[in-house]
Amino acid sequence: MDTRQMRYFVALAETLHFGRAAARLNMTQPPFSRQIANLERDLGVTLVNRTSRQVHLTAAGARFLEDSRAVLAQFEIACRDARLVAKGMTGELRLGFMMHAAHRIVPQMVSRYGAIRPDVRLSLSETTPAEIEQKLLSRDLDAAITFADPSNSQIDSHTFLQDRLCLVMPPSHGLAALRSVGPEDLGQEDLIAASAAVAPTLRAAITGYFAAAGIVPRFRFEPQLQNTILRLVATGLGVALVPESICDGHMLDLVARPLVNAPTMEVALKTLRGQDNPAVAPLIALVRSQTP
Amino acid sequence: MDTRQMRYFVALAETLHFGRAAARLNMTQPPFSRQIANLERDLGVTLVNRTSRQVHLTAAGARFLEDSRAVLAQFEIACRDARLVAKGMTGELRLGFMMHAAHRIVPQMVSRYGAIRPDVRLSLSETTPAEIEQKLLSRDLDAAITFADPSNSQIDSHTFLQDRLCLVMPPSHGLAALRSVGPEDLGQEDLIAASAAVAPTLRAAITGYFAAAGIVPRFRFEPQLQNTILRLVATGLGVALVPESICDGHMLDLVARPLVNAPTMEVALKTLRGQDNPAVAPLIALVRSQTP
DNA sequence: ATCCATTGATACCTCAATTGAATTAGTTGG
DNA sequence: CCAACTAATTCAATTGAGGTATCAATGGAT
Repeated sequence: MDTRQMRYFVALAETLHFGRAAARLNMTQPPFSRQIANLERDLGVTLVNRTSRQVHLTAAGARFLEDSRAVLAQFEIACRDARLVAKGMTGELRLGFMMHAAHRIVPQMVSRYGAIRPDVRLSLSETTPAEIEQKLLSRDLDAAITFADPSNSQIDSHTFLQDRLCLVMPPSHGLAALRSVGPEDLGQEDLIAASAAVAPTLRAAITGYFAAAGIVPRFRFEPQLQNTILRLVATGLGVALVPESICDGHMLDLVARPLVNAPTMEVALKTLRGQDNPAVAPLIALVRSQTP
Repeated sequence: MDTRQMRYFVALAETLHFGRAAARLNMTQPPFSRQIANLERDLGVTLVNRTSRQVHLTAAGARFLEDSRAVLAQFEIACRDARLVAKGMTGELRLGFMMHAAHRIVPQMVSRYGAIRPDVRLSLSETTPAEIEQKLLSRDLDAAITFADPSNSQIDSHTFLQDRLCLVMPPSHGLAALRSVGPEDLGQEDLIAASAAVAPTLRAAITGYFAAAGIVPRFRFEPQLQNTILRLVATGLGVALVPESICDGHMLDLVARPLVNAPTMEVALKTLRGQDNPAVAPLIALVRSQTP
């Protein structure tokens, strides 16, 4: 039993005439009659009552006609959607990103991507840099925004932003009076930063910055999420070195100051090499076009 | 392209292994591989990426899997429902009836039928006796309740009620004082009755009742619907001879009186001979069981 | 009542599509 | 480099879908 027999039956129900229904399907009447008979046999149900003069649907036939039309329509939709997804015109793109990107990078990217692929649903998932690689490899993500650290050779990386680190602190903090800050100003400060396990590249950049100046930094708290860091700083529990891109917009209870010889973090869009979601290509093209 | 290939594809997507998917379908791997290839060719879309080591779905494949499951489920539902309708356990029964039956007969019948066939939707349509026969013949109705007048030989009739005529009038009417009323009491009254075109049998019974007593009745208004007749009587525009079954319940502004030698109307359930809606049989059994 | 036209069913044939068995080709891991 | 595993390919056999010719039943016309 198959959709072909459903198509035959719909033709018969619409013409109520075996000969004309067969003609509409570009076939002759005998095999057409046999297919209808097979359908009825498989269902175990009489769908049409036929005399040699007239054909009419039984109650079961009328119901089956409605249902068949629905099934056939859904069948067509399934085929059409598969083609659209293959062309990347619809479907889903699972984009992961570290929290640093949530402030400015992701909103901007989502807005631009939505303009060129309005029918692709963007599934956004915040995650830590450490998790991103494994989720790309396990195909749980189609693409991800993270720091451009060297990664698995199976992963393509497209750097598109140089993000300088800056210092954030509460407005009342003594260092807020300075125009810019160097590592030597921070030797006595409580620092708040994500642990190396969560954001290895960022952590390495921070420790490297201090090490170059011969300063031993004092790390006080190690939250996982960037947002928590900002909240702790605002509460006066310490200061933090964060990428400039998150200092955008209204940070009412925080001030940022540039660092002398500020280390820069490269931000990249990463994808699994050989990934086959056609919705990804335009996203790569997008970041390529804005590469510094 | 057919549901068979969809079934194959779903098996492949669930096992991600050509050999095991084929085995699950009780077939060997080569023809199975070819069917998947055919499906992809017909769709023009790559659904799975295969290396000799692993198989995984493309984005289009993932979408097509979801859609295919939906299509196949709906397909099964269509088949199941056709079988259920054929057994009369579900579906629709289009029951027509004259307005006289709306007061007591139809509510009672609907309630009893609903108890034995809860999943059959009853489509109820009020109509005039004159229309009922043609709607049965044109298969616009599965069954109908009307007077048991002789009808087309294609129509089966099951009489199940003897409905005596009685007189209705406003409470203030002079005849309301009588225990029972004869034709001779009504010679000077304004009568309200449906025309012969609308309800021939009832009209014939009324005129016959007067003719037998040598009285020439005075028909004043001829509405189509029974309800209108009662409303006109209540307003004091005349009196009417109506079947007893409509005098049930609360007729606040009307009184009914028996007629001497009251004519009786036979009420019947009619169906088209050879009609094939299995939901009808239990309805016929129902009225059979309450035949006087 | 008889004949004829119409319509769906049946018998038989042909051919294409599907299947299965055997084999090949390409990867991966040791 | 070999062994294993897996999907693709080849080819013969079978299934089944469609076509032609024909039959049987029904309803209308004469």
